[in-house]
Amino acid sequence: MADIAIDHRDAEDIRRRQLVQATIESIADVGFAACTLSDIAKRAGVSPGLFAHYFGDKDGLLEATLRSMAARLGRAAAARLRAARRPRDRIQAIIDVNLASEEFDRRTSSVWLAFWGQVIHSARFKRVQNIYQRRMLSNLRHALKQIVPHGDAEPIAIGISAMIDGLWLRATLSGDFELDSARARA
Amino acid sequence: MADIAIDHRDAEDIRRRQLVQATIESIADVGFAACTLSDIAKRAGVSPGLFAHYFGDKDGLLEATLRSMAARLGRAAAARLRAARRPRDRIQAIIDVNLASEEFDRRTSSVWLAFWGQVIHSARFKRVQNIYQRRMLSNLRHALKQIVPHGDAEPIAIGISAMIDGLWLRATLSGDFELDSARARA
DNA sequence: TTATGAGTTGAATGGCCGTTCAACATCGGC
DNA sequence: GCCGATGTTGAACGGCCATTCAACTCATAA
Repeated sequence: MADIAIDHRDAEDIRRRQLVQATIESIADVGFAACTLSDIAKRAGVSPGLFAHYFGDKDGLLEATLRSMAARLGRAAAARLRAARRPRDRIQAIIDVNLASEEFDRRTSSVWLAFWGQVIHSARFKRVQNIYQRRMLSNLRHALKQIVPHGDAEPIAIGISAMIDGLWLRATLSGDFELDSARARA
Repeated sequence: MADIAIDHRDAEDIRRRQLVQATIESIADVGFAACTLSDIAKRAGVSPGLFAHYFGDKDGLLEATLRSMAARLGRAAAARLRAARRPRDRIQAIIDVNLASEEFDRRTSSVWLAFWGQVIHSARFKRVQNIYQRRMLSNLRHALKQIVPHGDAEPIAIGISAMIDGLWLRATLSGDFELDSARARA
């Protein structure tokens, strides 16, 4: 009985992931405006009606998608931070994970950008984005406090994260993937 | 006769500007997804049918809106650059104009962000964005070549513009307007 | 074999979108 | 005072959207 319950959980989770993945692909391909449930359903090979069962409504699906992307980035960051001991390495780890080609590819980037355009107008999205943002800033600040005077940590942390976002945004908008990340280390 | 023709031009222009302004306000208020012609029409105090007359279709209106915002920023930059003689001042002028509170307010920022989410999926938007982007980079590069070794100008220009975008993006997303622009000068 | 129920379907529904267009207002030239 | 052009209206239209739900599938339990 317990096994069955766990199996159901697993099956549900797999399905959810599949639907979220199809959503990411849809947004990446056609953009936020043209992303419809029918389109996502076609990509996932399911019926449009299924989304109601797993996510309630479209907004729920989108929130789950944003959460999934934030969680993925969070896991990647945690893994890299675990391997970095010195404060300097931890800062570098945060920079690297945000500009890693894996999180940085055209598809993923365009989806982040699409969500950001909506973040201001959706309390649900804003909440998710704030959580991720705060954690990154906090990680940076903590590492910085060990190698610079305390008063300097905050503004430098803001500067670094701004640099990350800027390079990332620039690369996404202009469409060419340079290795500017190396330059961010100056 | 010539006078009448000019009057018509002026009247058309005023109307166009009014409609574009209403579009900006609508996107700023409700976001790209919820921005409809009916909503814009209500804000402008006109009938929804009027947009067809002035812009053909909704896409034409949106392109005109993006063009208008880019032109506004371009004019502001040109004005500041005209007043700056030394290369150092010209670089500062470019930074300042992009982070000026006037272009930087919540409304305008959110509209830029909304458009950027769509830029990847619209050739029309991409064209407008590229023009503005190239000009800013070119201005930076030109000024930089006069105060740093030639080979360094390009990467530094990219770094500065990334920093501008990043600070701007960060402020827009987090909703508080700090004077980090001062820090960008480090 | 049959009954059960979770998982899934896809056609139907109602609503709102962008677009169209015949009709209407406004007004300077005759 | 009439006319034609210019500018504008707003109801009508077709289409596509998210959402709903009765019906279906198919393992598994009895």
